[in-house]
Amino acid sequence: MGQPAKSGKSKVAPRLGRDDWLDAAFQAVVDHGFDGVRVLVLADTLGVTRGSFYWHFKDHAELVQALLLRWRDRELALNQSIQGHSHADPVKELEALLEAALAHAGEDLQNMRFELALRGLGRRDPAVADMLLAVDHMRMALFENKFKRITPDPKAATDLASLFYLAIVGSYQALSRPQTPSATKQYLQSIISHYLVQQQLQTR
Amino acid sequence: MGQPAKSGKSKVAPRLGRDDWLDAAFQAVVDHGFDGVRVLVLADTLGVTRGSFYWHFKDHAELVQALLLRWRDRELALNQSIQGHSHADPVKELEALLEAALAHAGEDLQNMRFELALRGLGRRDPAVADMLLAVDHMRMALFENKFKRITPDPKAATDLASLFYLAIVGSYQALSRPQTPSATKQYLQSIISHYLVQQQLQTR
DNA sequence: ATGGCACCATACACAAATGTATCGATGAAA
DNA sequence: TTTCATCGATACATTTGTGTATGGTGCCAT
Repeated sequence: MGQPAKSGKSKVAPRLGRDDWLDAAFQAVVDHGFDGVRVLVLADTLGVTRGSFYWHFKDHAELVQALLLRWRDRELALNQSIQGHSHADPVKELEALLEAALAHAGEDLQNMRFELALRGLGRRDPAVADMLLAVDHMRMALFENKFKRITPDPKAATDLASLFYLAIVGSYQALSRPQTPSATKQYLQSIISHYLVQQQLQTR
Repeated sequence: MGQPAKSGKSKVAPRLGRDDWLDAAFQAVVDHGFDGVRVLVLADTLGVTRGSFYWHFKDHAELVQALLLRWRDRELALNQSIQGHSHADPVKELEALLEAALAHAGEDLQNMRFELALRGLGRRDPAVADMLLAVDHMRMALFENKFKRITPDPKAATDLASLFYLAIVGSYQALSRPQTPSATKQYLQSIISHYLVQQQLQTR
């Protein structure tokens, strides 16, 4: 952690650090999946040769490992910060959560594409699968907490949380072209409204 | 299926056909994704050399293309056959559709894993993306038709169909370990019941 | 039996990717 | 200025994969 100064984007000083390689690897995953993370290609896009890479990393495997850990840590931090935001209106909270979950994939599609590639990797690598499982449970607990505050039925809250979270994950995948994240958000909110109206009718 | 399994090490003349290579390629996709479809490896598992492959196929690309078309055709046929099943009770129909959609992934996980790998490919290949888009719309129309028969609100039907279909696709991805397809089916049905009860309360 | 065809093996050329070893350049501290 | 750790280039060895050209073998009909 002692890299003193890595100058920005000046052409005269390409002098790279470990994070530069990780960023390039991230972009490669976004564009071509984990199988597209080639040391040669990364070196080319960074404007150096592989001699640099094998100074910063022992292995190709070490690069991937570091990339995975960085993703997990950031995801954990994001979750922590979201748990902090707690307002009065539980419905507003839920909508804000939806907003965040879809914007996370909406504005820059990078994160969305990375996560999908990651899930692809998780299907072959049990360690990655475990990591994803933990993150999934963490995020779903967030949904469940919100739903528990807008419905008295605890089982309904769990089911709805599962349904919504899986639908969001599914929306990353299917119907990619016309089904923009904002459109997805609209009908998820529509479902909530619908549900809430009926909820009121029932408890009346 | 077509040719019976000559798996393993049957010493008798293997004598392969085009479908045998396609089956092996399918399995390779299931196990290692589309990037894992290597002619050398397939030849090895089939007990022959690549000389065989380049007799049946012009190219590595032709193999993949044929695999894609076979999947699409089977998917179309499956859809046709499901549209035939039309009983009296619309709720039973919907539950049967859920059953089919999840069993398609449940009993043999093969199809599920293949489809996920296919969606991974679709993110890099526009032609594959188009194919998936068509299949998605086809399947979602099925859901929409069912929902239109159990609710008077057409917009709610569309939204619910989207939600359910995306949740199913999402369930292919996330929570893979404890979240078995049957568990997913259970809470999807639970949501339907919940919804129907409230529907009755509302229209009363 | 004997062509001929369908199917497969063998051998070769080539390309892409990893990893290792070694040397060169560069900047900052002594 | 000299020294030295840091960072990168170059060259080499090895593996894995594609594609092509050509030869070999069993089976079926004439």
